[in-house]
Amino acid sequence: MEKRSSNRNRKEKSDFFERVYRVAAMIPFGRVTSYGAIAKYLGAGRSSRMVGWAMNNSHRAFAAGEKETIFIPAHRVVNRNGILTGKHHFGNSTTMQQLLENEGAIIENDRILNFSEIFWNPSKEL
DNA sequence: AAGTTGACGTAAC
DNA sequence: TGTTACGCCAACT
Repeated sequence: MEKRSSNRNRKEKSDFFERVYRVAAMIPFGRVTSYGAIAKYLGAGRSSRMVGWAMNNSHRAFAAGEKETIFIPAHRVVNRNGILTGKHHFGNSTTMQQLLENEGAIIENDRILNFSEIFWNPSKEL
């Protein structure tokens, strides 16, 4: 029995993060999803926070076994309200919004108006 | 080493 | 309908 919790046992990186990266990378162009949706797809349930954390580390994300960094379209991942909660992590607060608008999303006041239209559910469509 | 925080979400009040 | 509390697990201090 090995300790899989506590103390970063990054022996092979957490399965969670690994999956999060993959799912996030699968988000189609012009579509968006939520942290919860990804967490749910992973069977994480409520651990949607980890998804966000994974994104935070996505800048140095490595897939298990892969030696190349994966581009994580973090701008396509928003909270369940369709609000760009992580916009502040893109360096410039406008970057995330601009990227999404460039993909056809309609954003106003940091919120995706057509969120329900472009929402991409991994559990459903994957 | 232990406690706190964190790109969230759901339930309860 | 807005706010408060809690859970989840890893990273950070």
